[in-house]
Amino acid sequence: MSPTPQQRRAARHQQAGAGAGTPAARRGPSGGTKKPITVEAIVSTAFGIVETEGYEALTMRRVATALETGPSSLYAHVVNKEDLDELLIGRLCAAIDLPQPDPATWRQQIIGVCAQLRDQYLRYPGISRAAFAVAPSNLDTLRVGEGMLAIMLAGGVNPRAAAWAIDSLTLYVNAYSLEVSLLDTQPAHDEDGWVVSRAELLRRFAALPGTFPQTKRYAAELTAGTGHDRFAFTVGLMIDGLTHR
Amino acid sequence: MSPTPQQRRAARHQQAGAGAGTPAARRGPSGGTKKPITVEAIVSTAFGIVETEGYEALTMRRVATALETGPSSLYAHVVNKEDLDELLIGRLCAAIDLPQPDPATWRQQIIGVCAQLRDQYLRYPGISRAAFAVAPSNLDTLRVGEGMLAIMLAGGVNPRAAAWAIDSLTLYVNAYSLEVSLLDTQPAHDEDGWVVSRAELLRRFAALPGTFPQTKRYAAELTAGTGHDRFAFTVGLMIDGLTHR
DNA sequence: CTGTGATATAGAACACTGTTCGCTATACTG
DNA sequence: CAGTATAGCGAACAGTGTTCTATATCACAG
Repeated sequence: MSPTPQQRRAARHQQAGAGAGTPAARRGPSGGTKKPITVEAIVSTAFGIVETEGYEALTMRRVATALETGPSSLYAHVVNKEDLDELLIGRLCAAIDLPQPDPATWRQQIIGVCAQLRDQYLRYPGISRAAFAVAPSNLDTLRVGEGMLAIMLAGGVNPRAAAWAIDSLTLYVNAYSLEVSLLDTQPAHDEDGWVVSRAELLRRFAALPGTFPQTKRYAAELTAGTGHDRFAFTVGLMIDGLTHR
Repeated sequence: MSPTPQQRRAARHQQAGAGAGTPAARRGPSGGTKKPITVEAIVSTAFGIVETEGYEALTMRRVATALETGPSSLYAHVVNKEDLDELLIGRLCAAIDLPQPDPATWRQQIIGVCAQLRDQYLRYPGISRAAFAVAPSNLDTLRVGEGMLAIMLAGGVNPRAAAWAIDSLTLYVNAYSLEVSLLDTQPAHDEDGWVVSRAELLRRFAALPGTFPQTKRYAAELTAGTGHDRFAFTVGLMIDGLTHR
């Protein structure tokens, strides 16, 4: 008997759902003419959709039609959409490379892991929104946490501070990725729509009333954010604060 | 002629939409028997719904029925749901008290503003999700940014560092509030559902395989998060890192 | 070789969501 | 009093996640 989606999901949270057994490999009404629907196939096509059309476009129906089937067919392999989200985040975290802890370069190692997470998130725009809902007992996300914890402990950081800083860092990486995704998904519909470009934002800051003196004066600094400078700044900020205590 | 919702929204982004004119105060088919629907009424009832049932429950229909009308009636005062979200975040930010910058206590002042934001967000569970989507040209959110910028500049922080740090702080406050809301909205459905209590989380960490040595060893530190300790820790971390450079 | 039961696959439907179209009944203007 | 602008609102559209029920195929027992 192949595991039900519920059991599979439980295993992802260490709840060791009963017997696994053989995959069984039965075929449905379509016979062997079509590829069978598997969890892997669902996750793969889901990633494809998010990569090309963004997380907003990821619906059960969209995945189903991409697999040339109906929405209900997915529910034999996936508990619900939340489960699919968790699978995506899990596979994304599984792709993170965790270096062997090195006390000499632990700061760079942490930054490297954060940058990996960021790049993975940005590769699939908007997917970090799903990361907020993933429970902390998920094995894949826990693996990344374990890796970062090991690096920080090797660096001599106090355990409690390390634990909390990891939490903060992942939270910030999620939020940063989400914001960036939201901004460059909407392609600057200037005409009567918002978001706009940096130049337009500068113009608006300049046009602010007198109650915004600092914002007007330092508009250049406020809007300066080429590339991932802000990201590196903040991560560095937290790590530096971590060492000075 | 009273301003259309589009003009009202434009004004919120300084685009100074044409003539304001008198409110007009016309009455519809229901005559004077019922309170007229206003933007204020919509926002108020929306806040009430979010406060008692969470952001997930905030739908146009829910607001409409609370106002004893149909969904379409709202669209005369609000552009769309995104607009309503922005109104909510705007009013929330407008309630933030910004202290007169004091170079002696600027750190505490920043922490105070962040705590205010956090408490407002947590008072309306899940509403911080809407904050991610609000454009940076919104006047109400800009006001908070201006206040924090003034405080940091008074504290002698480098303008560019201050601008970026404010960005990071607000992003973190949003993310933290969202996570906390998500966690305690779902009231620990232990039986075959996730989330669970701290005790259960500790048990699961203890039951982890040997590939998670640090997580198992420091399970106590990882799960220790009474109250807003983690919040204060992270905000302090960033501010400290800000001063040591 | 035939019958039976398990099971992966679908189709249709339900209860929702945000949003728009077109009508009605009102209140102000000339 | 006539005319018109307009706030309100019912119904409908195109979506969403999810579930119920039926079907078509397979592996296996006899």
